[in-house]
Amino acid sequence: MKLASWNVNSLKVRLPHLEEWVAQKRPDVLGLQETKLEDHAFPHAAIEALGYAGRVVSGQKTYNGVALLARGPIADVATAIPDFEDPQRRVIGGTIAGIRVIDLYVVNGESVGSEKYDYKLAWLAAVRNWLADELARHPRLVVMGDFNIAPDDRDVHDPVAWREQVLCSTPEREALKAITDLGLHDAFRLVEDGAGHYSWWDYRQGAFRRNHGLRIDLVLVSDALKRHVLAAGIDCAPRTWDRPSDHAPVWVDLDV
DNA sequence: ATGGTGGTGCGACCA
Repeated sequence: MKLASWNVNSLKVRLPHLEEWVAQKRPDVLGLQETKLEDHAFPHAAIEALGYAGRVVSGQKTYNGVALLARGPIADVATAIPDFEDPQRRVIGGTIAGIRVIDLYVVNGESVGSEKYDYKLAWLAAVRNWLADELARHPRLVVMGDFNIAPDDRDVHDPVAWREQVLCSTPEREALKAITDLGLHDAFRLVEDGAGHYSWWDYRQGAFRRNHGLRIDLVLVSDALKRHVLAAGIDCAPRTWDRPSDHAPVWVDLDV
């Protein structure tokens, strides 16, 4: 089973890229973030035509919005963090062929110390508690998405410039560690130790051309799935296409 | 350099 995550930054604009990328890579499960579409506007027919009979969405206008796609049915769908009031549509989960899959669009946080940053840390704490519960019920768990956190300095093009800045700050990294300490493993780091692999490049200042990126899009696999990881990676190609998302798709291949 | 680019949607906002 090949699973992928992609922040498309408007599914309406990026549908042609999604179609091209899916045709090339054929993921069995795909989690999308920043669809920026209300549920009634989701392009079900186009996505079904790509081979995704299973489609669950939690969208809103202009901001946020997530979707989870699968070849077959998606059961026990979750669209909210339990016991956490949140008007923003940032989470979707379901059970696909016996694997529990959670797709997250983590709060960006704007800047360290801002109101949005405090919301980010509270949101991450609530997600940690939710995932603890999910993991207890579903040992075979995958958590994917735009985490808006670079796990360590290997994931940052200029760690000095980014030191204690939003996406890299110690409290954010500790919040991510509180999640991975549940028994979830960054699939990319199971196959690659080195620095310089990124999944997001700012649209401004030619950041992609200069490879000024961060690795903030992750696929986490539970202890029970760790030994089933065949491969994992980041596909930078769509970032080179015309009118790209600022994020690249990330993926993991499991022998399940 | 208090900037820059892109999406939404037509004025700011969010990233």
